[in-house]
This record gives sequence, structure tokens and C-alpha cells, in this order.
Amino acid sequence: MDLQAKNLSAELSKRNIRPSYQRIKVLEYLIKNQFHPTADQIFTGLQGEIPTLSKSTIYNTLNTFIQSGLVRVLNIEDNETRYDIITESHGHFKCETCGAIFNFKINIDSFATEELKGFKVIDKNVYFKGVCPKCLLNINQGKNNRKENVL
Amino acid sequence: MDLQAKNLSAELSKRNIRPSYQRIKVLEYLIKNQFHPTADQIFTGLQGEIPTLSKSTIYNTLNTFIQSGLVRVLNIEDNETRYDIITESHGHFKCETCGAIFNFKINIDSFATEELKGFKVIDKNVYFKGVCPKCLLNINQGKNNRKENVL
DNA sequence: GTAAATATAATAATCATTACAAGTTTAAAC
DNA sequence: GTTTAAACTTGTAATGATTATTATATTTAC
Ligand SMILES: [Mn+2]
Ligand SMILES: [Mn+2]
Ligand SMILES: [Zn+2]
Ligand SMILES: [Zn+2]
Repeated sequence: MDLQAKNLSAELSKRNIRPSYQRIKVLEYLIKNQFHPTADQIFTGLQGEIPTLSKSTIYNTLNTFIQSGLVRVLNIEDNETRYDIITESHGHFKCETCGAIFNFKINIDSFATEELKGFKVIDKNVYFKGVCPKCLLNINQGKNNRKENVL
Repeated sequence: MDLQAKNLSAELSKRNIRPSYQRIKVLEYLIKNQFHPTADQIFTGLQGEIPTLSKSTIYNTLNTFIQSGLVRVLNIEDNETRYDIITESHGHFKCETCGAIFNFKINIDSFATEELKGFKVIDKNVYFKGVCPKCLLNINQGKNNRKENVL
């Protein structure tokens, strides 16, 4: 996906979303920061550029994007929703130590068809949790990882 | 799993959870009502039997059960946590129309190993969403389903 | 250019969950 | 069996993410 504002604007228009300044910036942020940010992270990340920005706009914008299929929702955390600009089917691994969320390829369509015959499946999510390699290494070395969201 | 109070008590003791009256009742509720209830549903369902019951106790108890591996958490909803007494690996399908959550067999271990080499995987969840057969039928007949949690 | 529709922003409301403090029950020690 | 400490329950307050609301601003249609 390209980062040019014009292309972003066109991308929104194509989906019948009016390309306001705020919406373009949120879309740009999601493309640049693909670590599955929270609404608050997006808000904080854009506040410098858009001093008048409101958190309501972040939520409104995200919900608009979700409805049009432009972003994907992750409910991998119990308290906060995360947003993914990559809508192609893939699995997610959350490191419980550092909080980072990793993508991994997975062919979700290849299984679980028999028992769900008669069901209309619209959305599929695969969430794994555990400890990432970096944190495993640090734990073995007796180090203590900070819980932050660095991919 | 048996429903006898003695067995429930023993089941808790085995896991070093003191078998209080409230805990036995919550466990009993989870065994009897396997529709993946919310904390509030458990609370409401037990209030008649235990008039002094507090919602704090529900949450405390559930968190104790989770820690010991006696129940499984479902984050398939964006707002409310659901609890599952069946801890064996299986997938979940949520009908967006009636709200019911169905189990389905799935061999989660059979895939997604290559890319996660070096990761320590502790927990795996597969969540599908869509419309269940009953609701599909009603939709086709022009009926309107109520959103309730009947399995 | 004017009116209608839509978007933004600020604030208040909602609601699930957790934190905390006080009272109660349980279990061990004597 | 009484004493005593630890664990559990309860009620209430606090937290925090998300939504609702409403006034203002911006965009679109005519
Ligand atoms: Mn992703
Ligand atoms: Mn289940
Ligand atoms: Zn990590
Ligand atoms: Zn249904």
C-alpha cells in the first residue's frame, strides 16, 4: 500500500468514505505503524500533527474503516481492542511478556468445515499467546523485559 | 464431569482451591450451563440460591479457576468475557444474530508451527463469527431473531 | 451562495472489571 | 474447645475503554 496522501484519499473515496484530513492521517498511521495499535496509541501518535484531534474522531474513524472492511479488529486482549490494516487472513501471536503482537501465516480455510456445515462464516480469527523468542532469551538470562509494544 | 457436590469439592481441593460454598456453586453452574456464560449470567443464575452473593465473588472465583486451569477464557466478544468449563482445545463460533456461541472440533496443533519456531505457545484460540443455521433459516423466512444466549 | 448533510470535537454517560476495606468463615495451633 | 492467623466474601469505590450526545465546523448539492 502506498503512503501518498493522494492515494490514501483515493483509497477512501473508492470505499465511499469521505477523505477528511483526520481520516487520511489515521489511515496513514495504520499503514506506517503495523504493530496492531490501540485507539489510544493512534490518538497519541497523531496528536502532534493534529493538535485539535479528538479521541472520538479516532473511534468514529476506526469504526467507519471497520464497516467498510478497510481495517480488521483484533480482540486478542481482554481490555483493549487492536486494529490491523492488513485484512488478508493471518494468525496473531501475542507475547504475554513484552506485549508485542506478531503475525503468522495460516491457512484458516483449510480446516473446520465439516462440523460448521450450515453455518455462514463471515469472520475467522486465530489467536495464540505465549512468549516471543526475544523474551525467552532475556528470561533465560535473568533479564526483565518491559511490557511495551515494540514489534 | 459429575455434578455431585462432593465431587466438585474434591475437584477444587485437588487443585488447591478451598471448596467454599460459593466456589462449588459457581463450578456447578459452569458445568450445568455450558453455553459460555458471562460473569453477569453466572451471578444472575446463582442469586436465587445465594441471596448474599456478590459479583466480586464471581470475578474472584473465576480468576481463581482460570489460574488453576479449571476454566478457559473466551475473548470472542469485544465487550464481555465469557467462560468455558471445557478446557480441551476446540474452536468457537459466535452467531452475530442470536449471540449463541457454538463449539466445534479443530486440530489447532496440526498447523502454524513453521513460522512460530522459537516462540513458546501457551494458549491457542480459534474464533469464528457469522450466522448459525437456525438464524439463517429465520432470516430467509423474514423472521427477526432476538439476540439472546440460548445454545 | 444557501441549505442540507456529514464530520469533528468536547464532554458526559455507560458498563465490565478491578481495587480496596471491613466483616466473616475456615483451619491450624495450643 | 478456645485462640489466632490466614483466607474468603461482600459492598462500595475506582478505573478505563468505548459509546452517546450535542454543539460547532465543514463539505456537498442545488
Ligand atoms: Mn496482523
Ligand atoms: Mn467451548
Ligand atoms: Zn516478547
Ligand atoms: Zn443464531
